[in-house]
Amino acid sequence: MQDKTTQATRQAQSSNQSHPVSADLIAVVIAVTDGEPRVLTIGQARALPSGPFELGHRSLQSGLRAWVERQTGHPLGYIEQLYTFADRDRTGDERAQISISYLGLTREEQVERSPTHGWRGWYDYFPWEDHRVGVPPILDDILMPRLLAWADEAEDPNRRHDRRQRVAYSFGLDDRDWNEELVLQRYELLYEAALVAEATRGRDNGSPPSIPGRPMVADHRRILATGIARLRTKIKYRPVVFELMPPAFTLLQLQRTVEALAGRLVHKQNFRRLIEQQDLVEETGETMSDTGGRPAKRFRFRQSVLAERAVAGTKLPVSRA
Amino acid sequence: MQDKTTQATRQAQSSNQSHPVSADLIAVVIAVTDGEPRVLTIGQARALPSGPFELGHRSLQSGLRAWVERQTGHPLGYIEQLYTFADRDRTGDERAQISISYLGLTREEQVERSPTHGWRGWYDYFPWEDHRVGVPPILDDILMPRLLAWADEAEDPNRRHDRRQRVAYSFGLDDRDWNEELVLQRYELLYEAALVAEATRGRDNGSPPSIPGRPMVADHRRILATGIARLRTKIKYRPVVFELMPPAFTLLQLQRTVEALAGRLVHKQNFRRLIEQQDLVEETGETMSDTGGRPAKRFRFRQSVLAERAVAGTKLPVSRA
DNA sequence: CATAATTATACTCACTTCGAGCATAAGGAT
DNA sequence: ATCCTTATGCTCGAAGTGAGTATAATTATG
Repeated sequence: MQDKTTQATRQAQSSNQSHPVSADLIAVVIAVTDGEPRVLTIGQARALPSGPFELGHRSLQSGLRAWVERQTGHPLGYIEQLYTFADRDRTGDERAQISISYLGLTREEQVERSPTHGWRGWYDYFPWEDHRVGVPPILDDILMPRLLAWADEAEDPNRRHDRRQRVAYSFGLDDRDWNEELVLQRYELLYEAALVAEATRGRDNGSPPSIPGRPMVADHRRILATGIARLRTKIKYRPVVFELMPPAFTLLQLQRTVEALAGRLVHKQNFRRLIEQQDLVEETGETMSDTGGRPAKRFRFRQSVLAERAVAGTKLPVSRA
Repeated sequence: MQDKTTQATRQAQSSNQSHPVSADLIAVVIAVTDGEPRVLTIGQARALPSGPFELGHRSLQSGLRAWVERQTGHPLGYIEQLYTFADRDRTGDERAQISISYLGLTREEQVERSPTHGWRGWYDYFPWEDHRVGVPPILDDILMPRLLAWADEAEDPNRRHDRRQRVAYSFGLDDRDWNEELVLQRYELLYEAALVAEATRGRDNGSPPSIPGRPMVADHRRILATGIARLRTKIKYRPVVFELMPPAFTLLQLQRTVEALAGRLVHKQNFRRLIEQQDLVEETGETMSDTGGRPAKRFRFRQSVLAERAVAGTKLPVSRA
């Protein structure tokens, strides 16, 4: 018995006997420019920056930074881990593939252009996610009818009910509100219903009816959906928006950034109240008078809040209008 | 240029050229028995169940389930990913080591005993985290003085201030409230201050002054801290507590479970109000009359809530008393 | 130069949420 | 019968939050 426990302990500590796998690092890097959230891409905007984790890398994070810099020239600031998953159905070799994805946030100014990589508005990939100017027509005209048809396709009545319920929940049907955080759930439903190009790839279904939303390589669009969902959730309880802002900004610029991310509008006065009463920002003293109208005070993020307390984010005072 | 993009795309799709790594799966499996949160351990309660990810595993999750079942005989129910990290300073071979950790929740009844594995109260590992019967004496008597001493040790005054601030924030000094979610931050501070056994392991500092909290192998205690933190956060916005409950329970039993996890007491009447107004449970019709007092109605979790809507969890109506 | 248009900013109001506490109900123990 | 203990119902006040009104300070326009 003593043998057994020590063996278990050793096994828990290191596992050199295990089969080798290869590990890929994948980055979802976000910036907001001109009121549009954008994602850093390579390969004709069809892939996320990524590369294998190598022995030379000091850590997963530094490996990721290295790859993104090598492929796009972009240094990364804030990054956080998204999700790790294993793929078996990749290439035929006898090695499992593990992918570790990260979310990175960077500032507007650092955006630049290039032929090999570039920034792409994330609503190009998820046109049904932008509700800032109302419900996108794509939803009512194309997606909802097809989703409901797909739900009704199921033989089993329980299954049919389950599908309808999931569609209703994810897309805010009936009396339910649209929940901007359910980006991944929506993408997966569309995938399941074969309403995104990635779902029919490899099968010979002929070309499926033209489907909105730019597809990506492998499961990169799913990873992007995961990143967007995480960001939309996180801005509500952590002050991460500021990673995307220039050093000084007006409250409206901040609001527009939040709206771009959330894909919905917020109530202006309440938004200001929220930001101010949480002491997230301080005035720089300057004002901005660009867009015609009363000049706005400029603010900067109070870096000290990060250390001071359990900071909340931007609670998104939603506007139903 | 066309070459460059295709190359980048190919690279993003698969990376067979990458150095092989080995991947370990590590499980933090939690149950609550007799009002105590417990974690499933192996190796004399010094290690978490874990094992290498192998080719035979259909997915990371199924690999994890297989290992936990093999090492402890325990089937897993609910599991979710915690974090992935890379270790270089393990054994000397030229292969990087990646660890993927998971949080698993299981029911009380499935708990059993064995010599090779077992359930251990998680406060054995983190005695400073249990505030149900007031602030643990260990904190005021031992940890806080040492932490503050450690903060003052720093040469650089900025560094000193930073350390003090982190201690104050993580441990709720001054006017700040104790935040039960900061389990990981607290453990890491204690580690940094060399107040946990793991921090001095391998160095020949002689034996450090006796330190509260049972240590674990490698970084398993840190992983456990991550799991506890995740769970304490998650019960507030998702109805995951029910994964830990028997099929039928009284509201007090539910409350005790939440309290066990959170490490703090909640206001009874408000707790009931919260659970009931969210329609999380429904009466079974039976009552329980065991602990002396008016018999309590028994409830069961309404499984349908999971599908119905964006369910909130247990908002923890804290009691300051 | 007066007026309109536009954005900034201050305040009010109704309603909900939430921490606390009081009060009553329904069992068992003595 | 009385007390102790837990269950359960209800109220109150403070704080938070969605919405809307009102005023201020600019630029654009006629």
